[in-house]
Amino acid sequence: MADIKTAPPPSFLREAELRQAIELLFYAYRDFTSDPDAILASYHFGRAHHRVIHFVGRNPGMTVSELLAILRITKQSLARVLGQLVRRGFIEQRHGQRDRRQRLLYLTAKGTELERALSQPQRGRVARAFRDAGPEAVAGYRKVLLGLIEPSEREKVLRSILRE
Amino acid sequence: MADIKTAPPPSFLREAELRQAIELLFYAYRDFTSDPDAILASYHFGRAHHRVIHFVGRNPGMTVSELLAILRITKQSLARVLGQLVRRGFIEQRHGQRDRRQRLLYLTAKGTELERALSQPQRGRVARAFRDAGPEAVAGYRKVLLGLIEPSEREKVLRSILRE
DNA sequence: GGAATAAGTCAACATGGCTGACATAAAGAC
DNA sequence: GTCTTTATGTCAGCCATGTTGACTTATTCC
Repeated sequence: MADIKTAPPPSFLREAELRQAIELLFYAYRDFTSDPDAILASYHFGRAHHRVIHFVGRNPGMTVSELLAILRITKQSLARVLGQLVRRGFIEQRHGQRDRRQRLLYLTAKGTELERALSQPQRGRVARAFRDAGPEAVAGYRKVLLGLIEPSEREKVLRSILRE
Repeated sequence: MADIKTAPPPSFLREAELRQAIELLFYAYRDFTSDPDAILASYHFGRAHHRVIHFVGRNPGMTVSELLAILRITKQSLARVLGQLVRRGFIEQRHGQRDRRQRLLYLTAKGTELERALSQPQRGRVARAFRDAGPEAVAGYRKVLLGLIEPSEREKVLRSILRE
């Protein structure tokens, strides 16, 4: 306990660095999410529809409750976009066989096709960024983003993401 | 041109990795942006107000046009939140001296105080993630996020971010 | 058989985007 | 010195997407 002075934070934890990191996240997310807007607009869909299509595509057979937990919205909000997607034939609902109260969600062929079209420019953007940054930078990106996720959610997210 | 076969992409560019990167961005942004919600709600403000306060705080004396370009919204949308912030004394507008048509934007003392309160949990979250991930991961995070930004915007963003 | 759960639905409202039309003041062009 | 352009503000209405609250239906669990 000889040295009671608080050491200054290492440079990568200084306030300016943190602020820069925050702004980078804003700009990257802003540009990343705008990629599919033109396609969505041509279907008269919005970003909310895209999120639903994305997660149902990634988790075929997921329940409505699971989707709600991921999106962090109310079932009334979800009902609007999900209903449109079902009525227009992009998503199909089947009864669970274990639990017939559940409605398991699946993309139809049409839904899968739209999902591919929507994600294509985003995958391209990420691929370019990854290629330019190199594999070590990519590892760092993943590590930091995972650390930004609410700790209590981290396990669940990891399991969901890593499932092939 | 002996080998005409296309080589498989290196593992960090495979489709599954790209998808994981996309989902990480979604989850991290979701949790990151929810931090200041409780504070905002206590002022009857929303995330739109936070964005304005953040960027005016970061760029004192910026013009309305510059703010519009960063936020990518219309002036009518901005007018709603900006008007409230000005009327309630969080942001101050001064005439430009070079160009008196411009309204230069500044946080008031009250605005600065709110900005600190709003950003505090976010800075904490980023600081923890950075500390846990280490400086090399942080460098990678920055590299990749910068690469995700629209190339034509990258210079401008960098200049804006790095300005102290 | 009754309580709890998964999902759906209706209504009303808030936030924060949008377009279009128009006003004002100042700057810049000639 | 007028004319055009630019920076900003404002009104009106619409749309997308979030919220709360109340209620229903079907099914499962105890």
